[in-house]
Amino acid sequence: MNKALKSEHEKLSANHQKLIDATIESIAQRGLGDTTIAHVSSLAGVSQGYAHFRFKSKENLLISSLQFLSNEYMDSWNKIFDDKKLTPIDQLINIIENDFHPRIASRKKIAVWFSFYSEVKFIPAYQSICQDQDQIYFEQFKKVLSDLIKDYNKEDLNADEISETYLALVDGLWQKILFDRKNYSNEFCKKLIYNYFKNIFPNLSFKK
Amino acid sequence: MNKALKSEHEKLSANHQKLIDATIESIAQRGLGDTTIAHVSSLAGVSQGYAHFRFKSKENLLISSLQFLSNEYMDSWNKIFDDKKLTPIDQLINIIENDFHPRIASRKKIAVWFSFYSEVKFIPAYQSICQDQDQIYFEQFKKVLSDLIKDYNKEDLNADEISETYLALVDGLWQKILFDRKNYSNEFCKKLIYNYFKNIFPNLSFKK
Amino acid sequence: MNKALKSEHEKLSANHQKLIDATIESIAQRGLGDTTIAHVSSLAGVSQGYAHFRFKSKENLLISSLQFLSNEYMDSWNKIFDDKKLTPIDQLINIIENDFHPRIASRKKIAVWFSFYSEVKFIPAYQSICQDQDQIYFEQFKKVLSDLIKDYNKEDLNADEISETYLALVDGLWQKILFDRKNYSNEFCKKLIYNYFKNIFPNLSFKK
Amino acid sequence: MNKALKSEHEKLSANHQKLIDATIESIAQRGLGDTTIAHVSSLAGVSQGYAHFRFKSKENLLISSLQFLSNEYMDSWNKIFDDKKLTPIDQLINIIENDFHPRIASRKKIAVWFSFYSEVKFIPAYQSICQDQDQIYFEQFKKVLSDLIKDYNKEDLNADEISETYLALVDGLWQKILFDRKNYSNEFCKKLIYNYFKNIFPNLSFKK
DNA sequence: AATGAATGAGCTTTCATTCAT
DNA sequence: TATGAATGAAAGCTCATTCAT
Repeated sequence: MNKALKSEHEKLSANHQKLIDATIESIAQRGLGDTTIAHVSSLAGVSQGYAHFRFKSKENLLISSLQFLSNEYMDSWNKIFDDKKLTPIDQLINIIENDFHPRIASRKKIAVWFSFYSEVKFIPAYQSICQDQDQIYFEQFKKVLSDLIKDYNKEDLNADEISETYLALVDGLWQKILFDRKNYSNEFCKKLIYNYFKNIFPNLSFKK
Repeated sequence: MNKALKSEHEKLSANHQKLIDATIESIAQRGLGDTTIAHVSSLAGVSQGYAHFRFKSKENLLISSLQFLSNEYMDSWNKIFDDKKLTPIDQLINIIENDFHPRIASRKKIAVWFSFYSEVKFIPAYQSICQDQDQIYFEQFKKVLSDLIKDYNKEDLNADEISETYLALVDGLWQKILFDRKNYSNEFCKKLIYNYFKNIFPNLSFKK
Repeated sequence: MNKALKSEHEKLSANHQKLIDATIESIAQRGLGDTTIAHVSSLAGVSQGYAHFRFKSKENLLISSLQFLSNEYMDSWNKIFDDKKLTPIDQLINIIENDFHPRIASRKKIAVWFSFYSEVKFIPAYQSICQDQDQIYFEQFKKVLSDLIKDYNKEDLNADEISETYLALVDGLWQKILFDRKNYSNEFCKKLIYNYFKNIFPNLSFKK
Repeated sequence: MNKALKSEHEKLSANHQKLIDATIESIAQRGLGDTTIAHVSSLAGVSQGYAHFRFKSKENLLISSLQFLSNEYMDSWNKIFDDKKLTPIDQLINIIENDFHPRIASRKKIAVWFSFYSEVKFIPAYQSICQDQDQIYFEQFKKVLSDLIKDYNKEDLNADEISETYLALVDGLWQKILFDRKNYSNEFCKKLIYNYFKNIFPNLSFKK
């Protein structure tokens, strides 16, 4: 790829990304119901026609925004397992830290996730984008937990159920962050999660 | 009130409730964004003009529907505390049973709750219905938990944090029910919740 | 139907018909390409939204206009055969007179017919509306012609082929009327048609 | 013109013709209304920008395409009169054979002609291409017919009216081909035309 | 009390056209 | 010569709302 082509491509990607960022921004600012192509385009600094030209339809722009968040999350998740030498306990800590990292669990981004949860018509789109990934996260989380259970001789614990509980808890806490109730800082969420695991593994230290 | 007037009033109320039921049905079927007065009226079997005449505006119909759901939940919640002789442990059990009772935690109603949740930040009326109530539930739940902690001499437990965790967990599990992932029957959800509390109160029996 | 309801219905039909008339008018005035809902609504004196409310889509409004013309033609055609005592020659004359009657073969209405001929996407719609009718016209015309052939002992003539020729000729002449070339008055068209039949039935008098 | 320039010019012409062919293809496939520069360019295998660069405007591309069809027909027509020794009867036969030759009277090209026909009234450029040519064909056809009438001593026949009838009949039959009604093969059309002339000139042989 | 025809503001979408490269 | 990203005007369409009945 020569320089001119590369710069061309970067410009292309830039506007594509600008529109996705603007969509996320708009959903967070005014909700899905009042998010219009006109507003998104204006936020992105491109013409309304261009947004359509680029994404074919409003629905596709929304779905692309979900896809972006999904990819972003997947990347951050995979990074955790890049380091093969991590102990199960450190893996667990890294997962929790990642799930409530401001880049992942910002109100802006959570707003988009919940927009997809809130409109039944998006459920098929959500499933086609996230279902397989969600299954992978579940399996990998269960693996971490199983290792931890083995390491600490707590074989009476059910890795499956604890994993389900953790994943549900993350979603529930994200929702509290979105609603912006008192105390629901990301730090507070992590504290609740750590407390949950401290109860399960009383002898474990979750010091980072 | 004479008989004629009463029957008149009942008819009035009947149409009122028909429209609210139809609104909930519509939101569950097609989402908030695609819920139109035309569709709701048609589901309710009344004219579009009448829906307006009765609720003044679409927003007011939506608010009334949310209020209805909120009242329904509140009624079921309050019933738990009607019996003054219940022990804290039975109160906790009743809360959990109620939160995952099919009448409360049906996919239809969960879909509607999530629809409103996602707009809560932008519509003050939703905020006062959802969040103010949430605060009340939080306080009452914390009271139950505090009693439990005291009864079982577990004063090192933090009622505040456990309450937050419980409420987050309920929302997280409701979402799993909505998205219909494997295993997420209401019974399975309750099992996860009970496991959570068994870990916190190891000596406690959660037999109903 | 009481008076109020009837007047209501007439008003309804009136606007429906106004829009169809306006569509025909617009196609004749500016062609299919420049016929917009905005212009049609304005011609009809109703709002743009109403045109959509009434006809669901632009395409459906266009198709409804074709349907109207098709019905109108069918009615005029059927009237010819109401009188059971007509001789074949009078039936033939009546068919020709009808096909070039100003109410049927006006440039305004021909413009609509040709709009449907001109857009391949309308061919399915045309066929579903007109195909069966066209077959009926063909059969009935052939019957008239067969009677005529029998009456005048011209059994060597092929009723089938003459009927096809007649129907093609009508369409071809309608097109000439539409293009408004010199001499193509409806009277001139009829003269050409009569000449065609005089050649086939030299001893026949086509005096009305 | 040197070799390089010539090849350059051929490439230029090639793209020019590709776009015209694609335009005709597109109109036949989806109609004039749904023919877009984007689709035409894509069919032609060139960029959208290039189509504009080459034809300045969409209207000009359409006009050029109509002009191409018109020239093609004119060329085929003129070839008939190249041979100065043809008898009038052979000229007539050649005209008929040409008008229903598959290269001229294919459904694809008929569809395109009808698309332009329907807009002829509104676009002066179409008018000058279609209607002015039509006048020439009419005059030349009348000349052939007049010669035929003279040769066969049928001076009571009206060359003018027969010519008009023939031209109308061709258009009417083309339309039947377009709509693909039963029996309307090009051969069947020719048979109907020949029958028409056999009736007018009973002693004539139309053997090719 | 209840209807439903009619409105119009505002949305999504389309597409010929432009222009920097 | 040829590209394709980007524009913006104008189209089709939706829908809460109004209002005469």
